[in-house]
Amino acid sequence: METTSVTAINLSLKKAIFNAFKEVFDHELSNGEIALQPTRREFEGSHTFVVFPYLKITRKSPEESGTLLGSYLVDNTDIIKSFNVVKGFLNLELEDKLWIEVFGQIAAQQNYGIQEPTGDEVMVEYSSPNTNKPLHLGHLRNNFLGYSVAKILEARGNKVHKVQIINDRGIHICKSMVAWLKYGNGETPSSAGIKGDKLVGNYYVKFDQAYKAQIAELVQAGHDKERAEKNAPVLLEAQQMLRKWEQREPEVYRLWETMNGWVYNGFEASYKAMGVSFDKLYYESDTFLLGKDEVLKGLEKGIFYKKDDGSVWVDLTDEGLDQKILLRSDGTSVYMTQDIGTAILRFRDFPKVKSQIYTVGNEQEYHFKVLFLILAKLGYEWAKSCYHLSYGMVDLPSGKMKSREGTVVDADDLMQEMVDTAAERTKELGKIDGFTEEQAAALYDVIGLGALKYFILKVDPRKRMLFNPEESIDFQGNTGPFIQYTYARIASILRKADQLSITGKPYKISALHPVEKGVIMVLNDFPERLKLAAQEYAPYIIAQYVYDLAKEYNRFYAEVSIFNEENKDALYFRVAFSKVVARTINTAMGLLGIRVPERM
RNA sequence: GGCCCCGUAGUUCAAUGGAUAGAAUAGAAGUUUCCUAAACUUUAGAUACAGGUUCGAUUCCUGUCGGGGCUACCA
Repeated sequence: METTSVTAINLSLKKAIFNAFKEVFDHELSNGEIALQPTRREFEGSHTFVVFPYLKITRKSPEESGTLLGSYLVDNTDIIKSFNVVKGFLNLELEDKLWIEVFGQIAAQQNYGIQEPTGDEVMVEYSSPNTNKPLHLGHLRNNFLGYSVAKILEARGNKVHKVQIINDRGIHICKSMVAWLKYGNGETPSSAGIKGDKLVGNYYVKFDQAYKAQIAELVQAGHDKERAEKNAPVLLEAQQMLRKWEQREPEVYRLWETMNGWVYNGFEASYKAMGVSFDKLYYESDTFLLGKDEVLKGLEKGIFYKKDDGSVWVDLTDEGLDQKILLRSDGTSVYMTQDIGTAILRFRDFPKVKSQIYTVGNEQEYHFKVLFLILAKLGYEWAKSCYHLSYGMVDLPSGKMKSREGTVVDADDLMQEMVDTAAERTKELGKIDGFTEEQAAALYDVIGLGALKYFILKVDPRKRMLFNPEESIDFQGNTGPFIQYTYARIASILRKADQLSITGKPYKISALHPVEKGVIMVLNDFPERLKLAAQEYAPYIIAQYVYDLAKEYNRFYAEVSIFNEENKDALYFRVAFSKVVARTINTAMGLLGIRVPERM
């Protein structure tokens, strides 16, 4: 159940301000005209009302207007203890009993901030790699982002279908197949002792090398470069293999299945390490024919048109875009054709899905704009609700990752490196006394991946971000391990409290410590931030929240000492308080796909 | 050429049109008889440039300069 306490307070405050305007200035404000914001730390109070926009109504100075409103609120409501006015900012301080009530409500909720199912269904697509190369740093951003967005939407009460489209057909896999037949000598992942995706990726590179060498030869023999690029023998072989594949020639088809199988096994291991999962997989080889049918139907209806050479196009110049090809002159399908088929198939599979979210890099913004327009032209109502969750590239200090220059950061290697670093740091700090080997290994995993996930998710997805592999990711400051550490610290307090048989009873507090209030104000913000994050499909809003909470709590921890404190009320309160913070950190980190350890 | 995104402390990131632009990290100075020092406290440091809109602009508009992306019968 979603908490209503914070919303309830906001509502009654707004209502009180509405009444104040009516009584003091004889003016009825319209709905939505009253906006409250959190008071900045350096001022007294928790809620701030900005009076500048209303000066035309009050016809008094900002200070005078604020003071009149503040006095009315204190005198005529029982929720506001005091107020202060700084320039045009009216800061309101709530009654302590309100905070205590809010705290009690939060404490009573198992999953603070998480909403009951609404019955809505959404689909989130992420990952969707090509099957010719292993996963790299960019895919990590994609997977972490997609998985987290799915969790956030789930927390908002949606039933979420996590899916991906696997680009299993096309010229790229044929290239790897050609190279494997030429140079492979029957090598398999187990015989070579490497992951299947890595093995297939190696042959893709070998193909490229052979291709380049042949082009160079042809150019030296006097051909012009363009023709050499089109007529290099290995390329022709790959193209022939694609045709054979489309005709389902058994030998080619079997090799295709085998090599794709290797890749899938490799990917599966990577996904497991990442901690992400999917509910349903779509394969391009299953959807491209449906896409082709739909394009031909659209052609019949006159939505698309055919050029003299037989290729099929859509004209989007009226929408301010270009013309876009949908079927090649030889009748084969392109990327767009497949995506049309996939989208339609998905809505057939899940008719209750309201909206489909595509987690794909921002270099494909144009592609998705076109895709959604085409789907709308084909008459699909749901096209309007499709959303491209676009994210920026991950740059290296040297610039963009380029496979040609060998600057690609491999996903598996990076994750392993993070776990190794976590192990090193933990051992240095001497924190694993009493751990079994398995427990220690599990802890390194949680910390290393937590650091990596948080590092990536704390950045606004729309922006490109920089990753410097040289400086290994920090474990201090605004990082995943800092938040995990806070959780482990709380868990330690609760163990101690358990020993001393101290249970949490939050209602005995008559006045709140300023630091405690700071933590409660952050706690209170959770439902609002979660709502915002769901709207913007932005995990970084949750990341900011949970960091704020951990930071406030650590300050609290440093300032307040309790276990040698005589005051039993404070003791009870501290324990109850810690439980609530722990629960919230757990929930928020879960939304980011990050686990929290009981000890570290 | 056309379209789109981005320029914030040395560095990596924040800031529904609101107060003195926040954090972290790197730098300087401190804090362990105590429930976890992977912590806490103090300190110095930034909105690319020029206009405009208004009570108020990092945010909205225009232009300049810088960085990136898209604009394939590739996927």
